[in-house]
Amino acid sequence: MTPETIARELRGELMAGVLRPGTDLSQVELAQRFGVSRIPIRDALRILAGEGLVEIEANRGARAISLTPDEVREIYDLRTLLECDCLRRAAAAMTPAALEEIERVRLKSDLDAVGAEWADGDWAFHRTIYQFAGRRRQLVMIEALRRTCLLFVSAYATMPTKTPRWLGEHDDIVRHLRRGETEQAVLGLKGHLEGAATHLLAHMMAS
Amino acid sequence: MTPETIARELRGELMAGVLRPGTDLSQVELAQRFGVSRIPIRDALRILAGEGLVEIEANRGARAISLTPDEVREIYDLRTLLECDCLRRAAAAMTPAALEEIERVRLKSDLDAVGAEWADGDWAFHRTIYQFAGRRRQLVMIEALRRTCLLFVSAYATMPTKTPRWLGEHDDIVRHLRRGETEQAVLGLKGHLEGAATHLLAHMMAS
DNA sequence: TATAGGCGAAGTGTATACATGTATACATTC
DNA sequence: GAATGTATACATGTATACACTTCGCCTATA
Repeated sequence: MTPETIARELRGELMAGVLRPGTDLSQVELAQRFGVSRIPIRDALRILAGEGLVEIEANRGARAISLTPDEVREIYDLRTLLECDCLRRAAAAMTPAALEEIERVRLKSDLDAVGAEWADGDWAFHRTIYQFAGRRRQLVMIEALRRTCLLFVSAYATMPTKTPRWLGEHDDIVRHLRRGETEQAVLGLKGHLEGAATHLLAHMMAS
Repeated sequence: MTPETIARELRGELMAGVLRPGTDLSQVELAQRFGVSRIPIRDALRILAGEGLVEIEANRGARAISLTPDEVREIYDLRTLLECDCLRRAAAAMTPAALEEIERVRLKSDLDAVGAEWADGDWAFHRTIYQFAGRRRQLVMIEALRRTCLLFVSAYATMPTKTPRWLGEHDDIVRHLRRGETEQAVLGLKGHLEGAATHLLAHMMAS
């Protein structure tokens, strides 16, 4: 039960919607639950705070973050900016072998698409493409932004019905990449992200 | 002596080049120096790790980060991406009052330009512009990237000679903003950042 | 009745003590 | 002589105990 293990566990619960946005994360409570003292819990909470999933206020404890619609809008704009740039760089470094791997991951994520693991497959697909850009920090930043959004996607909506359409959009991106139509692929990604943002914002407004 | 205070102090030393990249940050040593136990030191190190200024390895302690030229290149590309977007959004929201404030900060930063506070004035100018974009998270991300770079700017070079030229570039950006020539201003900023990247990379190679 | 002030409980923050892991130097073996 | 095993010193990780802050609740007073 290291702080990293605890952080991973809590991260999973935050992203699965078990711990809803705004929830107070009591040190004593978590310490009892994980069977450790409060010190490793504090470390775990600091790790999550560094990732932006948790807010720590001195003498007042930690709580799961809560976002306003404006912040969600900003995060999706940032993702669009960073992910489209990453896609362009990846497209410039594309090889037949790379395209093959991307297509393999796409098919696999297609199988994962049913059920709660939907988001994992989706991200596996995008990450596989982005990796070929060779931008480690950029990928870390994208991943952090994505996690923050996912917190709310999971909490507010499970998006089961949208799956088929999304997978079609994945297919479009791969097809454009294969043909070397970089800007077409970027447009596809932009629409993909915009659709997610619209969907999430609508759910936030409704609840 | 709260963890936040300690983190701020260490951040300052990291950015001033007192603590060189790669330096080991011993918990006991820092605890003695700040006159506290190791617990708040650990918290401070976690905060800095969250900001990307420090790397923590389990059971092996913390050290000031060290960047490769490739990483510096990536960071400047990210800054260009995020800052140019921020500038465009700010330009779209520009008002006479905003322009006046920007010009006031520019003149003030002109005075600060001599000496070690050069970087503070430079950032004050850019931040003043970016604020009008109303993008809090984006600004935080830019600030984090900028800090990471500054770590190496301070450590490897003090950039005293470049000051006059840089201030001229600031003036150019303001002038284009005033005339509503957004893309010209963006080009100015791009050149500004590219100049800094080139300068820093050259110094890294030389040392 | 409304409000200001002050207990008191609950939770976080920190210091001390102890447990655990890592590195260095030396001894041992092939 | 090189490589591996081992012991010791040192740094980090964690638990317990105590100090401090915060916030709710109660009481006294206008």
